[in-house]
Amino acid sequence: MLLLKQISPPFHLHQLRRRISTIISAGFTLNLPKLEPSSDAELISQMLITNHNPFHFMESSLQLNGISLTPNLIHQTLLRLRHNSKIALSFFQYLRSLPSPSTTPTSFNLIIDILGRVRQFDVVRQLIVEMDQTSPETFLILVKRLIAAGLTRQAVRAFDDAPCFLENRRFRLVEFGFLLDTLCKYGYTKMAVGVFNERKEEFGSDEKVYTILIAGWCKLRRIDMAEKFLVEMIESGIEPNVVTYNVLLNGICRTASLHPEERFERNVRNAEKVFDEMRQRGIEPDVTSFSIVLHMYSRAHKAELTLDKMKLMKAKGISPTIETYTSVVKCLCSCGRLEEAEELLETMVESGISPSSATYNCFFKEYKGRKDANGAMNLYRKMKNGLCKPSTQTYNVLLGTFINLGKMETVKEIWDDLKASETGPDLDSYTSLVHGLCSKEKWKEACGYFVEMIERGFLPQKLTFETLYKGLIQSNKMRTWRRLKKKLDEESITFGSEFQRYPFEPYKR
DNA sequence: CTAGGGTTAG
Repeated sequence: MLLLKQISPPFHLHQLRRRISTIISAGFTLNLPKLEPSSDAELISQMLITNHNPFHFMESSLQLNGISLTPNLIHQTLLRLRHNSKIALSFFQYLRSLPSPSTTPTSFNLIIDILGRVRQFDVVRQLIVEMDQTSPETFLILVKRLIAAGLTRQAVRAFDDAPCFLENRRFRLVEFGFLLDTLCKYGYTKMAVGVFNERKEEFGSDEKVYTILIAGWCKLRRIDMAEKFLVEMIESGIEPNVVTYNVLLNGICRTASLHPEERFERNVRNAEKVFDEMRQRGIEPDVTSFSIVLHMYSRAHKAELTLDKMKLMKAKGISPTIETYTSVVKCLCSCGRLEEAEELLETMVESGISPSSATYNCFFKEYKGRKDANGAMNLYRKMKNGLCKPSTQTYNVLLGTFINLGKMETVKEIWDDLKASETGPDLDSYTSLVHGLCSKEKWKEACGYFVEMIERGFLPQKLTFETLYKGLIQSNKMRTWRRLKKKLDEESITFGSEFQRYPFEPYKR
């Protein structure tokens, strides 16, 4: 892979062939294990990226390497190209052009998702019409990407039109629930309720659908509406279950303001009320219920209350999960009680739960607050040495830490690690980096990453754009600005008011 | 994609 990287764009087949045979012979002498499909995919996608789509070489180089394009390998390659929509599409078209086309429904759905992320809906529609590989999932993916792009009306229309493409396989309640859930997750709860009311006769309704809508109102901090829907649900004869109540509980606890002590106490009472109501209906609160409350105590930095509550739940015979422990660890870290947090890590391990990157991120967050570069680097090294795989969020906190400290060399080092990691940079990574570079007045570099993030399908925040724009104009970098402007026109991106509405993707687990 | 909890954020 490294050897392939070194071949720069005007390259020749014999060059590529020589490199590949070097790799193969190196493999023999070093006795490397046989390539797995995933590392083959790594090789292919790397080849595609660094050599700017050498499709005319692909077949011969694949043959040389003894690789055959299995459906799984195609899928893996597309996965690795998911942030490079243009190359991914070229690869996909290449697959279609082969004598025996090797696209599968799975790879088809993946390319639809990749294109949807960069809002290439015209291409998506064209592919759906041209190819006969459309499954119900294809439409659900399209629906999700349309909603993510703020095109909710089109999303509902795509949902309605789907049966025409699916030999009249009708969507049922599950798919309807997905539509509503996606609308809610991206903040379009009102629209979801509208759609629900229009079609509840057709699709029916169950506790899941109501839970989705209640969660939607909670997301908008409309607890009053959430409670109204709970009442409506019970009135229409649908029994809420533990998930429904947990959603409501989370709505109350998550966004609850904790500042003046009275408000915090009022929220605690509200949460207790939900617990009481649950028990009245014969539903026992579960680990999730307790974790939600623990999280609220943790946000309020109530270390003692958090620890007591955890004891209480253990006494009730409910075993904490990794989420529960992480909440408590977060609380201890944010109270500066790092030693106790470390002790809790040991307790976790003893009870058979190994900390995740999310757990360790609490420590990184505290190091960031303390501007403790050594603490952060030590833990980071331990993680790299096999303690636990850092997540994108881990990298993001680290980036923030060293940007704040002005240590741009370390930032570069972490960025390279992040680039090489499995998941790669996300919207937040790019945002931090671009803002960091802007604060150092490295406008051209910032601009480069800004363009890169767009190419990878991340929609920058309006603030990021404005910061960069002001910097470029003030420092008279008109040529860079014009290049950027051209890019934005090409991708038809404008930073109007509508862009403030969906700066983030909903969190996925 | 498949109703819910932990990490992140100028």
